[in-house]
Amino acid sequence: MLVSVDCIILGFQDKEINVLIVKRKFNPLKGGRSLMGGFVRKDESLNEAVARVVAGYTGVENVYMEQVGAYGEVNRDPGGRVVSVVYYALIDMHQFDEQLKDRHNTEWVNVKNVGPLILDHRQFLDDALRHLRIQSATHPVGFNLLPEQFTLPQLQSLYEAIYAHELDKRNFRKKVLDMGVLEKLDKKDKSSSKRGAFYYKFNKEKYDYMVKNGVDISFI
Amino acid sequence: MLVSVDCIILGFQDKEINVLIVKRKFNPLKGGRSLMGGFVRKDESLNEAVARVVAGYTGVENVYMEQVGAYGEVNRDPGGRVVSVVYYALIDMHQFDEQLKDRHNTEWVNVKNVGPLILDHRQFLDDALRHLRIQSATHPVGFNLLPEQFTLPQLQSLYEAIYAHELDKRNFRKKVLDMGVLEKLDKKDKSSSKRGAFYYKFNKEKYDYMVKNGVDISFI
DNA sequence: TTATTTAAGTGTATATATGACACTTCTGTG
DNA sequence: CACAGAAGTGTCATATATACACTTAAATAA
Repeated sequence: MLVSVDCIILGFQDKEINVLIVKRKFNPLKGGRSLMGGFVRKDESLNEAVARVVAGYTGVENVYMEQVGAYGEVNRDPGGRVVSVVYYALIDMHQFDEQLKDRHNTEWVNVKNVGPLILDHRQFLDDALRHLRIQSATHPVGFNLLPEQFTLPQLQSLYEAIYAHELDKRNFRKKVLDMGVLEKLDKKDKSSSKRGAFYYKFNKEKYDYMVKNGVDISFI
Repeated sequence: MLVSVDCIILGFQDKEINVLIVKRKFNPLKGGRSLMGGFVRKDESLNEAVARVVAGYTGVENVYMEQVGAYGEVNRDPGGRVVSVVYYALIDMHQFDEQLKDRHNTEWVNVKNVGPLILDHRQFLDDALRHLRIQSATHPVGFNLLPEQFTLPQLQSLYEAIYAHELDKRNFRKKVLDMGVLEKLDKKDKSSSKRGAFYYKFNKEKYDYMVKNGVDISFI
């Protein structure tokens, strides 16, 4: 039996969550739109296979990934019996290697406007996004979609994109700042306003310390 | 590459969550304690493989199952390269076929006192229980561990077992009754008190209707 | 028949969390 | 120096969660 991994590579830009899609130039399923996948080699773990695939398509190493699940219907792939293990990977789109876009014929698509995908890839994407929503409500996974330094308006629009609904600015800021895991920097991002918004960064050590000591944290 | 399913079969009895364990009579790993597993056949889906394994060890068909995840470290099984997909199954222990216990050399063990298990099965169990806790907080999965008719004290002790901490009787009853998905029957269980406790049953139709209409329900 | 025992069943008050809501401040540009 | 536009800030009302102790039903024993 063949085992493959399929990767939902997600990035965040212009207040939208985007997914990297391949437009297939060759058979099988030439012309179809597909997620990135690959067969798992005998000498690599599932995680290693995902890291290999993601690095190959994006140039990003040490990517943050979460497993969505294994899909094993008998006829899910007409090409043969393949069990697919689906992961999503969250990358900072600034680290994406643009040159690989042409080489592999990929494009970033807003998750709100993804058209049809081959096989059961649409299902994979929907399940991954559901998983991401659940995960980001209780774990600090969203930061993997942002640069190390980000502003609160950016962070808010990220959560608004993940949950597909707007949040109240004051309540949002109160909540994330009260958690005590954001570090305010003495520097502003002036790209989106004259006044500028202060940069923050996520303090992972503090977060881990709080989790270890049973402080329960919920994001949004 | 081989694909196997491993099943964490859980049951509830005497206020405790129990897991079915095999004491292996034959090699490989003779004498070890193990979860129920089996290789996925070419003509069956993952779910079908789990259903086959669970029915074989318990006699219970149409079992409720949830996938925990796929485990694919290269050397997780010294016998060869095997990707294992882990599921947990929740059964009503009254439906368990006791005859199969001797046939397969299995036993029910309180999850609080499970000793060492072979390979990475301990990890599987821990991950499954974590999954169960998360799942039962927001979905009515616990009922699969109870007979169709159950009392509120039973239901409460089930949740206490799942979360491994005690709950306030009044708050618990208020919460589950206010949800409006339990149907009170005109019948009492007198096995654990002179007064007897009323039987209830879970109204799945009502629950599904509420979910469909966006009423958000949280169990505990 | 009455007293005793044991678990089932019930309500309120307080604390905490959530959600709604509008104005001021900063700073670059015209 | 006025204007524009996004960043930043606090309070009050409501909903939810939590803490807490007595009464009731019914079998059994006296």
